[in-house]
Amino acid sequence: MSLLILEEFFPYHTRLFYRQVSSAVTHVYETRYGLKPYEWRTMAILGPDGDFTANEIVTRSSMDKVSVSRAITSLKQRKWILSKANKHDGRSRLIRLSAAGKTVYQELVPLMLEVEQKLLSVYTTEEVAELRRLMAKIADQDCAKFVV
Amino acid sequence: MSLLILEEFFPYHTRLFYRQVSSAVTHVYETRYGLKPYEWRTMAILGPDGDFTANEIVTRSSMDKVSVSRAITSLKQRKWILSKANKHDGRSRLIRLSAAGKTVYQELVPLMLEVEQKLLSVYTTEEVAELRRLMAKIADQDCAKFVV
DNA sequence: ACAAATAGGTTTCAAATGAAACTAGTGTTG
DNA sequence: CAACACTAGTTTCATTTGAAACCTATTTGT
Repeated sequence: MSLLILEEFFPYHTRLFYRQVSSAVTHVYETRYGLKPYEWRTMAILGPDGDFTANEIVTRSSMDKVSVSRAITSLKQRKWILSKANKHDGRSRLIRLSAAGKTVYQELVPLMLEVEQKLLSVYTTEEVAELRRLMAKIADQDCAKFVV
Repeated sequence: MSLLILEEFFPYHTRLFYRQVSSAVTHVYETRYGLKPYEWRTMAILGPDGDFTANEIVTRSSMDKVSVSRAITSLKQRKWILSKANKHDGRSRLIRLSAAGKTVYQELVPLMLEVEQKLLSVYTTEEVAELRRLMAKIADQDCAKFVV
């Protein structure tokens, strides 16, 4: 006769924690610039000087390639990114922020760092370090390890 | 000239951590019983003896009412839950697991607890307590606190 | 050098999601 | 006891999402 109390179930806590963090963050770029999560992350990866292929964005952001492809398409439509041929590989193109995209990036990044600070303000410096360490401990494992 | 390194951004870590936890958990009920997250959570809330309205499930699970409504519909089709009139309120019905639903629950719960244990096995007992405490510290805040 | 296999990106399709509109029962107020 | 506002739950609709199929360029094997 086993019983599972959802309110005590670790994955359930994880979900509530994640939702709080992610909604705080999303709210900023969503309301200010109408950016979707994948678009924001793509811009964040590119940064002011980036010159990356779609594939490099995928690797660095842990997003899937379909989402990155769509983010690139829509950021290109907004003229926030530019792309040029990749002379080393004709299948891909090198992408970077346009001047307009850099302006958005420069306005948005301080706000994103501010919301990060607000989230972390509930912790002491040691707690932040400890929380990061503990999260990494699960995130860095091979997921096969947890298969039941 | 601000710069944001996604790889050091706290919300990004949170997302990787959450994905790992949630994919481990989802994998179990998904592959074994073809349950969707909302269906599993509904069953988890009901438990062997539950007798709840949809609204009570919403409150206890932090899911939204649309998802709960759909989970109830599909669990009813599978005949894993039963519902009866709520004599105190004609708008809602009282829901509980059927005999078949209880069987699934009894098979699934030990597996879910096992995957929870596997996830937590990377930590010491003190680390588990500390991680839960730290996650709750953000999860329990009013989200307005984090608005930028 | 040329077929076959592979890798980078995009498109298609079906499923998941949530906001808002909707239906129906309950409670409140004059 | 109507008229109104409100709550429980469902449906509709538009958006988000990802797996699989797809196209094109590159690499590999012979």
